[in-house]
Amino acid sequence: MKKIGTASTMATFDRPLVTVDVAIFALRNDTLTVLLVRRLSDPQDPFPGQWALPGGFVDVKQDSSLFECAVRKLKAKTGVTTPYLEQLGSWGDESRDPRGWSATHAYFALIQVPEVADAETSAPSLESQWFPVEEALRKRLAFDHKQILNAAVVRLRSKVEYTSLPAFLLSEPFTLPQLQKSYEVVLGRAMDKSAFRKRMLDANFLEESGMTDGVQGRVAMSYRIKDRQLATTFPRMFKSGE
Amino acid sequence: MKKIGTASTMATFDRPLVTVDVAIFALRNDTLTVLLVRRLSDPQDPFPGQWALPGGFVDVKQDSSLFECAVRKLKAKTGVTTPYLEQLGSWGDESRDPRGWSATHAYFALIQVPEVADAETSAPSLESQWFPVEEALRKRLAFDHKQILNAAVVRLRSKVEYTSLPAFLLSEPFTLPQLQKSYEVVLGRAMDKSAFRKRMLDANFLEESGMTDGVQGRVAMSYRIKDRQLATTFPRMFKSGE
DNA sequence: ATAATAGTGTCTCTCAGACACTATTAA
DNA sequence: TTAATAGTGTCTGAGAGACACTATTAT
Repeated sequence: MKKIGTASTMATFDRPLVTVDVAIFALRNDTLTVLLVRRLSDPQDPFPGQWALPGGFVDVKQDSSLFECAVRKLKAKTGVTTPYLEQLGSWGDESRDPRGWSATHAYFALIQVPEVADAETSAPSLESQWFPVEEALRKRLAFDHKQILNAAVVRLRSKVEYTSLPAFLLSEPFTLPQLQKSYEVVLGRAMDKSAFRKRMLDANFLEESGMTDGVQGRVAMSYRIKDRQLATTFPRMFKSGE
Repeated sequence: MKKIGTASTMATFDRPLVTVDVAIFALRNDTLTVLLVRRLSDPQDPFPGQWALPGGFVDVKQDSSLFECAVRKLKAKTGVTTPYLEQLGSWGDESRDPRGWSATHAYFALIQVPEVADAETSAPSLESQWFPVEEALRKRLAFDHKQILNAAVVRLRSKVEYTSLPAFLLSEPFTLPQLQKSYEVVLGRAMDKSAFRKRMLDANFLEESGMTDGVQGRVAMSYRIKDRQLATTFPRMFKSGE
């Protein structure tokens, strides 16, 4: 029987590096985009100058928990403080970081950003930039971030089939046509309007929020999410099979 | 802009403790049970003598990855080497371990154990023992293991509503009535035989494996899981709503 | 009136659940 | 023959998808 918790196994030089990374998604110009940051070009750092998911070391002085650490990193990059933030999983092994055995706790966040007409003005800074997810997945990313980003996209698309997640990508209030568009953008396929509306209204997670002043065409009812703390699960998936 | 990866943030004394814990489930006497281990009674250790989930520090010398670490801990406690093993999530904060900031990577495993008639002979050792999940959840557990165990049970019960997970709790080959019993035990409710059989066979994740020699009553067709690497997802949940 | 957008009604198909029915085995 | 267990058939209802339809707005 192996003894655990002894002084030797607790030695600090045995401890893995611990990081938190966040895949932050937003809709921009009817496209699902993810925020990437450029790593420092200092050749002392691993993967200098490469694109990576926002993240970094857990600061045991500053972060009271992993979740708070993820919130801090999200806020630092986007200013957003009340996002949809879900734990994605952890990746840890001896080779993912050249500095040594490391484990990262990955989260994914859904936020709302204002639409922009000009793609050039859309970069929050020189070091961080929004990319369409398909484009981001084609890039070479630092560490195992391509794998993590891919897992985030798979998880997001999979949950979109049976949850209300795309609602968190919209600023409130929003209309049902806008919500449908959000689903269609994330899933990359068109959906039937009638079935979509029945499903959303029957799920009863929205509350009415007055009429929009239509820019063109008929004015629409607008809605807010009743409980922003949790995503609603539908009784069936959109497409059966898988 | 905070610089990451500098010598100061990499200092080993800043690193959290890193552990892996595994909630190991098995069916025993028509009950869903979970394996708990008793912590050392050495008062130097945290939570001496209390029940806990099997787990412990990641050994950077021995474990090439978090997953391998979980496999190692599972094998050490049960001898099982090819289980269903899924990452559950991570829990990390400044207060869960009295020794300091710590983060644990939790997994849950579904294994098959031989049925035993006498509950007393069922303890693998003095330090580890199978408990019905409801009983385990009523215990006082070390660290935040009650929270983790609860998350594991919630996740398991939730996934059972739309996946083939309970098949991994049975030794192969098994019959459809046995599989139905497995679902009923995990979910704690009876299911309709006809609907159940249609669902399982339509999902096409089982292959026939000859007839059982019935102890009593009609002999039954027995089945094996086609691909033990992955759980099948059904197009609908068992009960709609949630 | 027309274009554009919002929203509804109707039909069909699939599948879960209820439940009564038949089939095969041992004693 | 009876008890016990395995397995099937039939009906109903909920909800997804297809698609044609109506409703409301600006120009």
